[in-house]
Amino acid sequence: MPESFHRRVISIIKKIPRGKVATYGRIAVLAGNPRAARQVVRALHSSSEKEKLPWHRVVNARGRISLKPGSGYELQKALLEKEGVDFDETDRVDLELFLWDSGRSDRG
DNA sequence: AACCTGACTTCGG
DNA sequence: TCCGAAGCCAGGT
Repeated sequence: MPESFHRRVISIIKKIPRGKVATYGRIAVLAGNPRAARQVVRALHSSSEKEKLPWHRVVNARGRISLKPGSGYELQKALLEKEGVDFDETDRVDLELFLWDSGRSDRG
């Protein structure tokens, strides 16, 4: 039997390389449920701290941080910038540049 | 079980 | 691009 969706999400997020980001929807797809973007959020709340997940590398489909200012927004942005992820003048990330291309090797 | 909520996504204007 | 509405699934009350 396959692992639970939740476990899949945890495993996938832990694989996001430094300096890259992934979207909730992307993670949901990789975990096997394209409609479960919201469940990805639950997984984060459930294990972001205990599993030491790179939660800050997860942004929404528009390449923006979904957290609210004062509620983790600035923290996430700061963590990403420290990894080399650049933000737009409107605090957006260029997904064509920083979206985690799962399946692609670092060589090439 | 019903209702509400959530770090979402897609569609139409 | 921004806004509002609908769709989606699961957990807490």
